[in-house]
Amino acid sequence: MIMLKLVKGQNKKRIGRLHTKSGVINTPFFLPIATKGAVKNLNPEELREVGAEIVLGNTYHLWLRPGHGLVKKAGGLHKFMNWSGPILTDSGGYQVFSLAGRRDNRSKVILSEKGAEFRDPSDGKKYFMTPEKSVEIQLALGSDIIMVLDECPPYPCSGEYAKKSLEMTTRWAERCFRYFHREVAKNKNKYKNGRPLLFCIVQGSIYKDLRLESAKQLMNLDFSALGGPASGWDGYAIGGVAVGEPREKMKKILEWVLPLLPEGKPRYLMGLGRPEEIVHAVNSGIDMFDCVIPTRNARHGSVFVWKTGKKNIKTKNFYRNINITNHKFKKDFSPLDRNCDCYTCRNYTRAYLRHLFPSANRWPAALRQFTI
RNA sequence: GGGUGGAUGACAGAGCGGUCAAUUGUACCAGACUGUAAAUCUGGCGCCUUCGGGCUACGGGGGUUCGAAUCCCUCUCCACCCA
Repeated sequence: MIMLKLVKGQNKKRIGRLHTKSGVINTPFFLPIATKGAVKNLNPEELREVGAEIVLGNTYHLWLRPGHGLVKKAGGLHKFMNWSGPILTDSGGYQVFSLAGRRDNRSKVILSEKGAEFRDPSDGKKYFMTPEKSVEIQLALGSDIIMVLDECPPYPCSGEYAKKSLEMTTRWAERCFRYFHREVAKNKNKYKNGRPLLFCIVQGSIYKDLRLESAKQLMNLDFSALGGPASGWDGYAIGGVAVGEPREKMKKILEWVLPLLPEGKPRYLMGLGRPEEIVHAVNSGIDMFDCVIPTRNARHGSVFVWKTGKKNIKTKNFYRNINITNHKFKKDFSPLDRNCDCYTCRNYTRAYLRHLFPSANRWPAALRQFTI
């Protein structure tokens, strides 16, 4: 079973094809985020037009609403959201981070070896997420790429805590692996035309020894004893790199971890990022990324435009950020970006796009396209 | 013609003797956003300022009071009711 076929490599940069049960994706690729089973503002046709080949759904959010049982009844997430391409589901590990440490008790997360106790922020109802539960939900959703449940420690984070955390993430990963392959084996018939892929997540905060330790632990599990193929994980993710740490640390982490990972398996940098971060990561040998920046920032009126007047990502500061809601664009009848040939830039002016904000509940096509 | 209730910052709308340059929402201005509790959040939003404060303001005018957006008189306009 070939998951990632490398087509071309230049320096550390990789170009390839990732095979999933719902189709092949060209790497490197970006995953637009569809947390609750929809990429905000875009329907599947528009998503494809924009070049998306895969989307990312979230286990935690879909568990709470509408529930994985309901999605399964609907025929799986693909059918439910009318997206036939591949779907990657995040495990809920990020929510361990993003919902933890909040002051209100209502949404507090309580962590233990067994799992994470969550509360639905909207009504306070308790939920207990475990590695097994996360995989169970992702399988029910019909995900193509399943992520292990991890703990994403915050930044700053002491070495002591990061070490304990990464060790638990390894044990959780082990449990995910065992549960996943048991379920896949139990349902051979269902997966005869291809099973979902299972990715582990390297943690270890900003510490070199811990990052290396995390990668080694995950790679050196006794996979056969855990009931899966000896080849182990279908892909490797690097997590905990977009939680407020200095930019340079992210580069270091890639430098440390990537050489350890097997060549023929996809590498996924979770939660990134800004344009220059993506460029750097691709050049370092990363195959996949996801981030809320394109969808969220655009929804908030923030746009990236080419800075130098040329599309040249090799220039140091190749883009700049503008806020389309700024008063200075009121009578600016030029396109959002002169050097862009996308639908929005071809057809609409800055003044017009500005005018459409913030009546967002009636956003017409011009804005919907622009906000990916 | 008679009666009643109103007029507050761009708009809506609180306040009903001092702690009011005036709650709040919207609009407006600026910023933030990295595996989405985010169509969210933060800050600003009368004028001037050496950032201590100063000035002008709650329909117009006049009064009462140490003190008025708040009480009284009057004018203007608006709404509703009766003829």
